[in-house]
Amino acid sequence: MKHLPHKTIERLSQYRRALLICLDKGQTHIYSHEIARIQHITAVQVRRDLMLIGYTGTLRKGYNVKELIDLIGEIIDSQEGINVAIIGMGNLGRALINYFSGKRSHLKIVASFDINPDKIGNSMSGVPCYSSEEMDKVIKEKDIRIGIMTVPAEFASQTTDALVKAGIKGILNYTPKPVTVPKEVYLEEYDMITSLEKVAFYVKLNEKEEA
Amino acid sequence: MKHLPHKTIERLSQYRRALLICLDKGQTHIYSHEIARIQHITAVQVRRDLMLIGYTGTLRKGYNVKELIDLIGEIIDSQEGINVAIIGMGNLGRALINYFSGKRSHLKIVASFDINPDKIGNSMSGVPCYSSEEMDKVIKEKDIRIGIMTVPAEFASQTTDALVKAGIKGILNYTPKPVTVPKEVYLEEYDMITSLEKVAFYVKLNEKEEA
DNA sequence: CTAACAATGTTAAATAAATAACAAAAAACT
DNA sequence: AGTTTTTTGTTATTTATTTAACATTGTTAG
Repeated sequence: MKHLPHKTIERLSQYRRALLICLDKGQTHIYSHEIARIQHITAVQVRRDLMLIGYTGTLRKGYNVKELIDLIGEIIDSQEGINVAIIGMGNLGRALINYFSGKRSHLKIVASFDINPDKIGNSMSGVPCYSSEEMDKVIKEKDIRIGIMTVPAEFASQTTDALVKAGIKGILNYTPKPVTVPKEVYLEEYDMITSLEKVAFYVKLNEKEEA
Repeated sequence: MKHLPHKTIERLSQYRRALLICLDKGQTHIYSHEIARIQHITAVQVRRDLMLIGYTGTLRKGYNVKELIDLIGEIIDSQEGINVAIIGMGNLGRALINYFSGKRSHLKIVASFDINPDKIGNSMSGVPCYSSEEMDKVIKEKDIRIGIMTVPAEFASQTTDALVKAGIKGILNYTPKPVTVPKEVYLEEYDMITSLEKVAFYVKLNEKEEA
């Protein structure tokens, strides 16, 4: 397998989550068009994605749910699991910890960081909160590879620099401030305001078209 | 102007935010490559986006910051402003309200909803929290056009149906559960787990390539 | 037993987006 | 004045992604 499109990677993650729900319900097989309907995409796209990862279903029976979940895991997960830290225990940081708690996953949130003394030393859903000053030490000690930045925008740059210096391999930046990393660090940025403005734009467009 | 690419819409929103910061600093003009550097894209892409919206800069002086901000506003904002509601006042809902408070914007968060009686009746950053049962009424009364869903996954579908029934025009779904809306409603879905798994995948890929 | 059907898997075409190439013109320098 | 530089604006090309077309093959129904 050579290069999976970025979009395919995202969809595989989503397929898996949908499949896990099917598995819990006791469903053993699923058709491409069933997966497609859940994700609001076409069955062709599903089949194409699965072709790219080399999975073969059964004609007229569809795909084996369990097998497919495992294969997707082989593709997108790392064998050993990856430790993750959340930097900034504001509302967003706490939201993320809640999202993840309970979900068995190869991604483990093993630490959080903040500068607020009231938060440092506490735990949330089993995730201890450390002082930001200890970031370098804790990241190295716990072999944390991914950092999720949920700090206020004004701390985005310095936090990024500290993470990079500590040897982080990937950053998910939820601050509205774009940051810069060396090319060996994978960076994903997401900005909620942009998403909302985009929705507003298309809402406006729809209204204009109706008129 | 015919069809602006989706990606251009997103970038325009981001350009504007960067430009607002420049304006605050008193900067009157900006070059395409300066905008590009902030957003980690190429200057060509910036110029192309601006070409698409029909904005013309000044040779060797760059773009007029104020003018460009205003033009982007004309393109992506609606004249009257749009009212927004947040459904689900958990950590994520509160994070969004904080994000937006203070930001003068044509998008106004005018209501939030929850089922927790302790939250109903309170206000946060000036945003009152109503009972989810009042959703239909409040959305109509306040002319709310966009709903941001930050409810637990298991409530995603029913919340969506309620929003659609109340006449919402756009939904930003932050639950990990994909939902379905009629085609006249614009839907944007974002899933934090997918983003994190994507980062993990590329981190793994980088590590393999190094080896 | 054969025809119709319903599903997968793959190649081909179309669309969307990013990048490259380059023309034009104001400013700066000699 | 002429040349170089810098920056914009536009067209052309390339790359990425989605969609369409269609071949294939178990399965079911007559």
